[in-house]
Amino acid sequence: MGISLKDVAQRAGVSIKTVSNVVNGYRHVTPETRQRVQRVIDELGYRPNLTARHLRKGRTGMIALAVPELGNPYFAELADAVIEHAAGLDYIVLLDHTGGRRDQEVLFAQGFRARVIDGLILSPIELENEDLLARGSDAPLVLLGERQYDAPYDHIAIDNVAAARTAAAHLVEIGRRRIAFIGARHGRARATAHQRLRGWREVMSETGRPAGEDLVAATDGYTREDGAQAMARLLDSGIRPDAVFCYNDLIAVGAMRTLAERGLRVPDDVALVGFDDIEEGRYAATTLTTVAPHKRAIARAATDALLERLAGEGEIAPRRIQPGFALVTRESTVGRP
Amino acid sequence: MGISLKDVAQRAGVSIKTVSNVVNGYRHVTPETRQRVQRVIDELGYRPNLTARHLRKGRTGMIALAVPELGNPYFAELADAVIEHAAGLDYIVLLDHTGGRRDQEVLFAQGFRARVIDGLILSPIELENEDLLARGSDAPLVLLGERQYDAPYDHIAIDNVAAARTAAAHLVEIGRRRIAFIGARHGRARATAHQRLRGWREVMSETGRPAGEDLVAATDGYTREDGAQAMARLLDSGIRPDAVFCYNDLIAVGAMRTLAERGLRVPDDVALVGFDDIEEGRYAATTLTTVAPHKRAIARAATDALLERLAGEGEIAPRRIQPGFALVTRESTVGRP
DNA sequence: CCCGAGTTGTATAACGATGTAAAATCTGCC
DNA sequence: GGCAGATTTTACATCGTTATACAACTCGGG
Repeated sequence: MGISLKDVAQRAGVSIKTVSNVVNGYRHVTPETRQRVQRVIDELGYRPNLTARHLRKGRTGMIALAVPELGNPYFAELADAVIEHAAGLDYIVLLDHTGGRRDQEVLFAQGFRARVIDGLILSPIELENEDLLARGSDAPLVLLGERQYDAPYDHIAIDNVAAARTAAAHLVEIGRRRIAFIGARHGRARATAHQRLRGWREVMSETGRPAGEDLVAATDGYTREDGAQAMARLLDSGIRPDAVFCYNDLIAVGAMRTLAERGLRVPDDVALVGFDDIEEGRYAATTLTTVAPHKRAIARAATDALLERLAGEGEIAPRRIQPGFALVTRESTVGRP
Repeated sequence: MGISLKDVAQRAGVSIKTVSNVVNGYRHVTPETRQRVQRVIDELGYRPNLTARHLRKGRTGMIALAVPELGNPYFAELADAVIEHAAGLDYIVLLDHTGGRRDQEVLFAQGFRARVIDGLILSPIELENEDLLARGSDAPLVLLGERQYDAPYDHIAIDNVAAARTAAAHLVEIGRRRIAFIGARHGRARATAHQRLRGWREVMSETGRPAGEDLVAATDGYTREDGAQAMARLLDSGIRPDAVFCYNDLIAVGAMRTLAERGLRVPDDVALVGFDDIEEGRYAATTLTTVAPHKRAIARAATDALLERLAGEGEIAPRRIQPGFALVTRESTVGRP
């Protein structure tokens, strides 16, 4: 098939290893030898066979990034950032999606593709702590996102309670009183949404706002459709919130759509805050106020943490890294200037 | 590191090759031998080392999909579909983005990662015909998307002229007279946008609508931002179209945003048609009429064409495959029911 | 002129799998 | 029992690379 070290070696009249040395920039090679070999390399257009290199080295130079959905712009944008950053460090990123289903997440954590990748960045939704503890694979794993686990793995996530508090506080600040929450998750104490819900609850109670269960809408997933349906249910049940804090921007977009259908104005009748700062929110007919996690910082932290573990011989204690976030106020809360 | 055939062979008291035979389902193995080996495999949790297998076989079992931007939902959704379909055929998909820059596209076409992947599905934007003809790599290549080339590669694309005609005809049908086009591309006869522009021109002239250059807005890229700016330029130049056909949904979303800012109503003042049928358009405050290419069919056709070439010994003549499309009418042209 | 230290280059053995060809074993039948 | 013919199993080479260990060469100093 391709041109191998052997071909180059033969043509240049040196041993295979010498060519390898030139390719790898090994020090002890005479300038003339190096030049001669290099010329042949260029002539033949030699390119190292990564498969063979990886077999020999026991590393593949690939890491996987498994997110719930690529269709969710937040993850697409995050993936972009990870790919970019990893490429700069000579790592290839294999992108995968779990559909947010536990069985898929377990599969990845267990080491699906273990022999193809050196390590994994996983953004779980349904994964349980026990799944992590029962992990068979010993490939480095970095967890991404809001869920909390008691397992010895690096974990990158912004402070979700604080972020949710910021969002809720903003709604209080602009004078809203009946503030709903969309995107809760039934019966999962560790679930992603839990912390954002907690931040909301704290602010509600601190500022004397109602925080009853009737103001909390659970969803199956985190899509626009889920948001639209939840908003509709909320309104149908007779609750008339004057603001909604949504688990993420997609849900907020869905909620906004339902409000438009019902003839309710944003923010005049109902103010909206989302989470993620996806580009879509910046171009909605009513632009979306949102909590913006520092995606680039998250991507960098996750990649660096993983590669550090790949490189590091000694054991490193599992770390918890909290990148920053910022509240971006737009029309869905403060109206058009 | 891991468990190899050798370990299993030793433990089971057979040769390495026999274990390999069991793993690969080779026929001539005694049921008892097979069972004994299988038990040891399960016991030790053996999993084949794909890197080694690939080295030996000369194939990696991976294909790459290179799209302009993962942040563009159309490509994210398409990628989802390709990954899904390829997984069913035991192929792993490596996702990449070119940024729509010619140098990047050339890099991929030339065989960047050639030794890592068996074949490539490329969705080019700026790539020129000469780049393809000068291609060094001999790895199978399938082209995706609207650009047309005279090069011997499979090409998957819907009939863009026909699709554009459908969209334009729809705007005519609802009685619009000054129909603008946003998303043209300066000075590139082969450019992606060219065919959609042509379809628009044809319908305009056939129905006696103006089709002057003042109604055509060029953009640098295909983002929401590009759409917003182009719409603003159009309005600022004194043109007051009563409809706009946008190169894609993202541009349409941007245009819609500008219209909202200027206090113009959709579709009453200006009707809008996009292209791609991204989910975002279904949840905009005013839902977006759009041309919906059959993404799943495209993904399947591209993957199948590539894998067929990978499997096929004999030469196959380059094919041009045209998946279907459909016009989806929503509020941005027909208003709310 | 020889010796040790340092530099440069090579032969060979892995990495973990599969393909080939030959060896070992099992049939059935005379 | 022995032999042809089929079946089952094995030993060994191989894919393209890097690591190891050693051979060859250079150089300065005694």
